[in-house]
Amino acid sequence: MSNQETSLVDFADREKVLAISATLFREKGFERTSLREISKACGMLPGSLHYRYRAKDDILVDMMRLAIERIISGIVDATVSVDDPLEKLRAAMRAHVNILMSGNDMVYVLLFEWRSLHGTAHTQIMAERDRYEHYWQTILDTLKVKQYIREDIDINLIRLIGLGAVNWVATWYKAEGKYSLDQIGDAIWQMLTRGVLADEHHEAAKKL
Amino acid sequence: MSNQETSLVDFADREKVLAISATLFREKGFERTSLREISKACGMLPGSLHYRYRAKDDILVDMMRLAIERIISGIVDATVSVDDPLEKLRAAMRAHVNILMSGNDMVYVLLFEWRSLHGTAHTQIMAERDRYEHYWQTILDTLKVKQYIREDIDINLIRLIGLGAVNWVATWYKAEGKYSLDQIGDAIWQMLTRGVLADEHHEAAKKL
DNA sequence: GTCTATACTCTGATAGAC
DNA sequence: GTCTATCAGAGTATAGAC
Repeated sequence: MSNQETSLVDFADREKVLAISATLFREKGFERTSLREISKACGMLPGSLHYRYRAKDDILVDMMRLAIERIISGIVDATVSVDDPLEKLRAAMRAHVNILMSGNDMVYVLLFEWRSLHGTAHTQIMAERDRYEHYWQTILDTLKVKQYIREDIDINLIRLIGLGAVNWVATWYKAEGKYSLDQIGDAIWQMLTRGVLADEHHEAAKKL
Repeated sequence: MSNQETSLVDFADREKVLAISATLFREKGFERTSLREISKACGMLPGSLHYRYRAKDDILVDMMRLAIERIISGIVDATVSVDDPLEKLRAAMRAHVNILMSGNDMVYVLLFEWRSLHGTAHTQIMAERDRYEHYWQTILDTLKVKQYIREDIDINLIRLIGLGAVNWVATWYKAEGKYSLDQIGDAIWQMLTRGVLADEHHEAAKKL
């Protein structure tokens, strides 16, 4: 465990190593994946892997750093050109679900394996995760300011609840299932915004 | 690893051992908790712990069995005497959040440590988790049948999304935070049912 | 930069005296 | 039922030849 103030990692096949490790971490979990497995899957020997990362923890930290970059730029790309605030939120949800579930195991690891981080690495990564959540907050802020959202609603709670619904998708989504990722993103968006009640009960519920 | 068809476990201090183990698993994760730690925390030596559970996995499996019993009976207790279907859903959400976050680490372990299960134990526990989700499904079914829920909504998705929001609370809830567990449960319930849009936008959103 | 070989620690699991 | 003592193996990490 060498939690030195981890500086930037730089070597030729960094992304390849991280991508392969991420797949293993996702399938088996960080603790249940050995360095021998990782190096074997990368086509190198443990010594060579050690040349890149002095400690196993460092792989995880570097992976999470990259994952945060990826998810942030993914969401920004998907939303930056959308003007309507409600559609912007929808685009963000779709993008988040898609990035989490298809193509990028690092993001999954970021969201589900943070308990494996020790010491300073933990606080550092958590701070970067906050940076991501902050972007969501700006989207929701706009909705609030433009009075799309009811006065009595705390948008911090919306963010936490919305991200919960969205992240949990990773525990139940099946590629061969009934719904596409976009459909799932839309469903969460719809529920969050419109709710699920039929009109007459929606009116009645306001009085509760 | 002795994943024999694990039969009922029975010894005097079973619950004490499981409760202590659950706290450790919650704090550090299953893999990062050693049998030596567990036995020490239980005030016994590794040999004595081994007398109760032949393998580490067996502790986890037995814990999850008990956790499922607890969460099911907790939700049933909280909802069985509530007649109004919407209030029943609200009571269930409150109960789930409360059980998950206060007093029962086993339930947390059940929800977040299932990836540590191997082989037949995995499928068995998953089957029992389905039993729990099925109870939610009956609550939602009633809402649908009584036409509280719009025709175009799939209640399977509601269940998955709702449970996601509720379970994810475990990753961000702080006891000293702004909201009580009941308030959080209510907020999720409200969002799921009513949505968060202001009235004029709610009307407009129907056309999307 | 990459490999071989290995050091050292800790793990889960066990055997057997009491 | 509980303890002591120990096993075999896996884990991370390292040293040093090439």
